Amino acid sequence: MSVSIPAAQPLPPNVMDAMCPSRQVLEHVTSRWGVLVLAALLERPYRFSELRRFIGGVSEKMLAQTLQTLERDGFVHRDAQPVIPPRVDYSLTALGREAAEQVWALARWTERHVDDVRRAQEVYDEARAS
Amino acid sequence: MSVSIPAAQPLPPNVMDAMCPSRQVLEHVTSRWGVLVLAALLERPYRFSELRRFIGGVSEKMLAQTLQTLERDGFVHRDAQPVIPPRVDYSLTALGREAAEQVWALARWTERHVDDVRRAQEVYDEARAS
DNA sequence: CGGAATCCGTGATGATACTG
DNA sequence: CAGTATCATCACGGATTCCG
Repeated sequence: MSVSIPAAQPLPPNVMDAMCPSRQVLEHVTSRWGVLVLAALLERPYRFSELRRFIGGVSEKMLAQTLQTLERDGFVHRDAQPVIPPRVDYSLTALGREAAEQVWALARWTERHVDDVRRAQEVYDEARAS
Repeated sequence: MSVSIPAAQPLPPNVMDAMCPSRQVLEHVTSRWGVLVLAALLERPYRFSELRRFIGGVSEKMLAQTLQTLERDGFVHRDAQPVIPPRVDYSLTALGREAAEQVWALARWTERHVDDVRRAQEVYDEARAS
């Protein structure tokens, strides 16, 4: 005799994701590797392995996944040349360039103020070293 | 006889985190709830539960955690009044306001272009529905 | 070279219950 | 009201292997 289990509705983990599609896009461009990919491509087009070396510390899987997401969103153009060995170039679309500039502006802002933040953190931490 | 295993160095999960402190700050302000908290506080100060209702879908734990992180970074000011029942108001610092404006600019950009992205995604998905 | 597929650990996230 | 503590989960990210 099996017990009838109501099976909690899988549904979206939280409501915002469904309500706010721009949230996903925001998470794509501000994702761990998304920021760095966009920043790199803002400079010039890159090949896959070139990008991997440039960014440093990213696994093949995550780089491929990040690039696919950004390509699907229409931010990155993928140019796969049918040669051997394979050669694939990635570059920004017009839309991607706009996004990259926004993200890059935010990234530069944080870089400029990282010292302010560090000091604030020290004050905060010391105040509760009680 | 046990085999001597070199034991892969635990070390930092990836190099960028250690190399680039601004990455952490960037992740704080662009985190799932960080963006929404900063956006809300850009409008006006909020109390805890008020903020929770306004944002919607955020657990107490995550909201508290997000606010603490942002406070530690010097973006958010926490004003706890010693009354009963407790009343705590959150507002932006000068630094936080700058950060919030940057983040909000990025958020607005994605909102404006979310339709472009949606169309790009449809094209992408259809092209490989092979 | 540029991936795709698989397995797997763990840290982030959320639900619940409790506290001052 | 404004949290903290505890526990369960699950998606993110890494390592490895295989393919065209």
